[in-house]
Amino acid sequence: MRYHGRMNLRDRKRARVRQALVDAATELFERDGYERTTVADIAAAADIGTRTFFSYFASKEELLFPESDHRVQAAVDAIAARGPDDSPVEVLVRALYLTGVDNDDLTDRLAALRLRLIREVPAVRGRALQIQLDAQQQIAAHLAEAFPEQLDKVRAGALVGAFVGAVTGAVQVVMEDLPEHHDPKKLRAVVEEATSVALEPWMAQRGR
Amino acid sequence: MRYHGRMNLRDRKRARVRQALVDAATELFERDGYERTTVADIAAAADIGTRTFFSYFASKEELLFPESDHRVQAAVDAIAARGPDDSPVEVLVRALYLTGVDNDDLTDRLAALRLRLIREVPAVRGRALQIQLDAQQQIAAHLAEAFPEQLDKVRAGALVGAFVGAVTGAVQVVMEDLPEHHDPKKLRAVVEEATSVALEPWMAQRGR
DNA sequence: ACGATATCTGCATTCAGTGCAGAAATGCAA
DNA sequence: TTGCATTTCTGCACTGAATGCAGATATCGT
Repeated sequence: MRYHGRMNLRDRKRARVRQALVDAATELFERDGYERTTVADIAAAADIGTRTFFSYFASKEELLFPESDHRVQAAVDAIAARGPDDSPVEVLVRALYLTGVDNDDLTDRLAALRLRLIREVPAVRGRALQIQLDAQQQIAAHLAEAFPEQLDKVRAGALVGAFVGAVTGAVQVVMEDLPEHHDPKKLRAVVEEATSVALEPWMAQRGR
Repeated sequence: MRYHGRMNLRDRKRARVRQALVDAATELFERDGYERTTVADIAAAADIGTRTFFSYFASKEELLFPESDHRVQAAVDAIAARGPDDSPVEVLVRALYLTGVDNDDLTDRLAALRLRLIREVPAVRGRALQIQLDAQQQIAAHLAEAFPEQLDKVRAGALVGAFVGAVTGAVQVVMEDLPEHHDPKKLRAVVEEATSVALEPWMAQRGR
């Protein structure tokens, strides 16, 4: 899962410290809560200077989204790997399903924590939404490029926005009257159910 | 446009100060930029203590969204005022078109400033997205309530999310291309295109 | 081993935001 | 109007995120 393979000592060290920061933060956020954990605490737990923290992550929130580029890249790859007869909608569905949109691998600890903090901490939610919008834009750009005759840039933006918006809107609803359920299996099932409901109107059209 | 009509002296004064804060901030943000304007500057310009600022607005960003409740309320009212034969989609379109979604009255100064800062300042964008998501949830809840047989809560969330997401996504695209050119006609056309992209799949379901 | 270069770290600083307690203003009743 | 209760304002002290800077440290390539 991690690629410390062939790099500089420098880069390997850096990756190790980075991971240590994420781990430490996960631990501390779970134990003491997001707000009551300071950047200084996290840095100390990973045994680096407080100042140095900010050369790894631009802000405290960033710590919760360590591989956001990675996911976008996966979606972009999925678009690039389209078949000759695929419609934009089909490709988009596949790209977003594979990469999870915002229904993550709910199995791992950080993802679960992140999901909880997105609900509870405004600053985290704000950052998550920014990242989402950013990802949308990139995906839309690639989709438009992949289907030049069928989509201009504006329509691509609208289409991707509609998809992601629908899923987000539906998931939001099922999440809010779901208590503190930390059962990841159940959560995942609920999210997937909401996703398929959200995308249902498009699925009917597959033939067009 | 403003209701300083019949109130306590206390409340009138409070409203006046609040407005003074918004005005002062608008002025200062335009002149010096958002980041380089401190809360202390704004408070001083409105002639109140720095500490007091935070009893009017919970944060510096909040200053840029003074009537966000108002807009949601308008949408909710529009839903309540539905006709007997309206479909959910029709009502939603009317509710959001009337109230502007996020294609504001580009006429007034604060709205224009806000739009610019949403693009330029991450913190502001984050807050804007939060407010938007919040509004979506409320509208979806009311829509589901207004059409109990045709929409469950999850589907309502998806529908509203698709609509708002599409418009946001499309507008985003045109905004990044044309730097400052806020041609209202063009924008209107984009919004309509996004609307049709987002809602077309839902139209088939009208009968259901 | 050595110099060039990148990274780390402490220090000082700015600024947003909060809690508190006393001062000031307002509302209300007589 | 006066007096009293309640709300609001304000300064003060404090926390914590984030940034700039400059000197110490570590790594790289040779």
